[in-house]
Amino acid sequence: MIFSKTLTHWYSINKRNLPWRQTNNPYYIWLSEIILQQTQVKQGLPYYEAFIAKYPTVFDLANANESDVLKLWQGLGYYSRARNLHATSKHVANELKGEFPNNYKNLLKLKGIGDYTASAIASICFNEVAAVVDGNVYRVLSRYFGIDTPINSSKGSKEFKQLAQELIDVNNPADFNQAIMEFGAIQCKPKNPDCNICPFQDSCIAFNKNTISDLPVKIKSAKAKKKHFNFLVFISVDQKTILQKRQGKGIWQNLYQFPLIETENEMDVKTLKPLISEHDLLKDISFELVQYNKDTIIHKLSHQHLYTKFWIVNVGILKEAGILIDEIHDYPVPILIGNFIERFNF
DNA sequence: AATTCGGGGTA
DNA sequence: TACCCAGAATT
Repeated sequence: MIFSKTLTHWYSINKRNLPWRQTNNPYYIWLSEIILQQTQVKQGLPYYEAFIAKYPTVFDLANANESDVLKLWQGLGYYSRARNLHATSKHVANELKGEFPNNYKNLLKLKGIGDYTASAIASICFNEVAAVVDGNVYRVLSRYFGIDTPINSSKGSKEFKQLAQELIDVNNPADFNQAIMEFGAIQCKPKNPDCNICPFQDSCIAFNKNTISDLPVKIKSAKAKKKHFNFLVFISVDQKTILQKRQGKGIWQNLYQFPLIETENEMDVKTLKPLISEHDLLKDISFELVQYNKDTIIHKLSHQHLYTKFWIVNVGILKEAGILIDEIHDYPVPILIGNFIERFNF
């Protein structure tokens, strides 16, 4: 097929020199693919370097504590990736003798590995003819073939997967997969793609119908909900504070935070003080309450906008054990908390 | 089939 | 602002 020939030729000339392209060791490829889910290369690169430096083998990762893995993941987001990464490393190390599955079907059974990642590892490490479909592939194929099926519909995901599987170079699935993603990432970009120097100009339907900016089609997601977060930053006379591990479902699972008071509306000292006076951590003791950030911090996530205030709570002795402020940097925290800790500098 | 998982970058 | 990113898991 001419498409794959043109594409892999473009790739041979234009590909970036990335560290995970120097190996086909499944551990490193797996690590890179998990890190790069919904994450741009530029953002994921330093995390990849940090992980292979600290955990050179799957056994090193399996022997780590989950909190240490989350700490290294801190700031990258989508923390279920880190939890699943750790769980899968234990499974591979302990049940599979350190050997990753060598095919799409069995890779797909591992936690945190879906259709895309199973295809990526199977093709790159084991030359299996399994086409990847990521955001880049949706964009390239929807434009080249002029397909307006919404990419985030079940019909769309099946349609594009089938198309990619028909196009893949059966003699070099690894390079084809990486080529189409690289092409989408650095040339067939979302905005202002480099159509003027594109080797597909003559045959690209969207270019010739002038519909590049309309493709791919995506169903819009719901708007983010507003939440009001009030973090209580305890400071005791013996230089302790309180961090709590987030349990259950929802964002930041298993990361740490200052005790959180979520409220319906924005709070000030007058409204918050009586409210928290009944809190388990403050009942029957005297405390001083000071608002740290004058302006509300608006932390924007995909589905939530967190209107956040940090409240300094000065007390004598904590009602529970707490942690030494000196050791606060050991705990994995959401970047919202991490930024506060840096700026506040205790 | 929809929603929920982060955080950083771009125009 | 709105949209995007080498998506997966849950509801």
